[in-house]
Amino acid sequence: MNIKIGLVDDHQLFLKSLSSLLSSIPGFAIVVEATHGKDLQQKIEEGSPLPDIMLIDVEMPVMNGVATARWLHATHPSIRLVALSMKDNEQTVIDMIKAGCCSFLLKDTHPDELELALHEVYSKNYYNTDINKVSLTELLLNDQFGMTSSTSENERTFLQHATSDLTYKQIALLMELSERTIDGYRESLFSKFKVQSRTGMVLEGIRRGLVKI
Amino acid sequence: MNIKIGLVDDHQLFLKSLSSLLSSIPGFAIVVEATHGKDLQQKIEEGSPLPDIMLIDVEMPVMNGVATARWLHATHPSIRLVALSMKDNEQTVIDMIKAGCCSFLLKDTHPDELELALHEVYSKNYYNTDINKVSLTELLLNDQFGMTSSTSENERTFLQHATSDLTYKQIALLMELSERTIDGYRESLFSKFKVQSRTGMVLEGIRRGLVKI
DNA sequence: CCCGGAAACGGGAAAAACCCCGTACCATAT
DNA sequence: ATATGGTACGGGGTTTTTCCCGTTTCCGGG
Repeated sequence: MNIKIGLVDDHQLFLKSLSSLLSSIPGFAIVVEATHGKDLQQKIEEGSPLPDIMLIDVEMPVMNGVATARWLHATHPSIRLVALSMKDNEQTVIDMIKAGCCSFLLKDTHPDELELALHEVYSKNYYNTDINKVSLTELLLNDQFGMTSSTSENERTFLQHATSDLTYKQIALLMELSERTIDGYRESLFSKFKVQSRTGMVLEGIRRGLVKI
Repeated sequence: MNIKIGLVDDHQLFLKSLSSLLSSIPGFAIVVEATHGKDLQQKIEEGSPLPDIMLIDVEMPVMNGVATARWLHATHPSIRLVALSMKDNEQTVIDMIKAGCCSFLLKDTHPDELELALHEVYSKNYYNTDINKVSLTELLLNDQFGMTSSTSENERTFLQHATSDLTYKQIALLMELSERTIDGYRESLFSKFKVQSRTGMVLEGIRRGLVKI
């Protein structure tokens, strides 16, 4: 009996390539492919076959990896989720694990390791690479003590505007808010991100995937 | 006779997957794979078979896409070069085209388009997607009027340090230079990037791939 | 040898960013 | 009804950034 695999990745070329690669390995069968979370939702609601393991890209438009993982974990808890990402940013790892993923793999891992990971996940329900094996529990511990501070809608739109060459005054005009209010968002994000400069804030926003550049 | 393809991409999974995908299409044969420019140089100097078309990822460690394309174009001008990238940032497109690439494809293009592109490049020596077809000549024209202003070694290390939460004073201490000198680098990059804030400078540095985050 | 252009450096002023102090409003909980 | 917490806002002060005005040093070309 083949292990049924599902793929979600916005990069068509990667999606189809990985599909081709996995199909060529005996013991695996691709049963569903999607380019983002909403696409996957639709396909599954239309009666697409359910996989044993779903490989989920973290960075996606429309509906990102975290939201997709959360939805899948809630509606189809029997499917094992594996996160796939370019960068191994701490917060992203935490978010995906918390969203229900039992493994986190980088896109530059060797195919052999992916194969191993899929088998482990299928039989043991988890798989950690050497890289984050040590720090993973530590990360989750840190996370308990309020490391995850969610950002508000307003803070995120401010952050998006701040990720530019504009001054705060110009941003205040754009958002039709007082400069003081803007300053409040800035201060709030500074403490949440543990930074003390606009540059640091913007970079952290990029790392957490809260803004697009 | 199969079209011989070479691949350079730092993401092992993507590299192997794409290799698998292309191998499965009749008419194509993968003759060389590498994870970055230096790796490719080594393999070719050790007598690896030369491809007809080389697919080059833009974002890579050790030796990036631009440097790799330039080197290949200089040493093996008969190989057609095709750039592969996640983002279609204007400057990157210009740089890759100037480095000798005859096509620029996004990683989320459909495999069918990749196949078409490879055939076109093989027979006609060029291929443009609909997206950048219109603007490409325009981009190259703009570029002639001094849009490309190269950055110095010192400016790039300063830029890397500026891509952080540090103040200029701290950067001056780090680089063991006067604050005024740092200010000179800043001013120089501001005019080259056409920005008026540190945030804008850092973002442009990221867009041009001059710094890693 | 002198000259021009670049890179490193310096002083100082204006603007922006940063960081305190506070008030007012509004919804919700006790 | 009063308390609490979150959001929008304001005054005003310090630090950092930005942008002027320069000088010195070095280095290759006429």
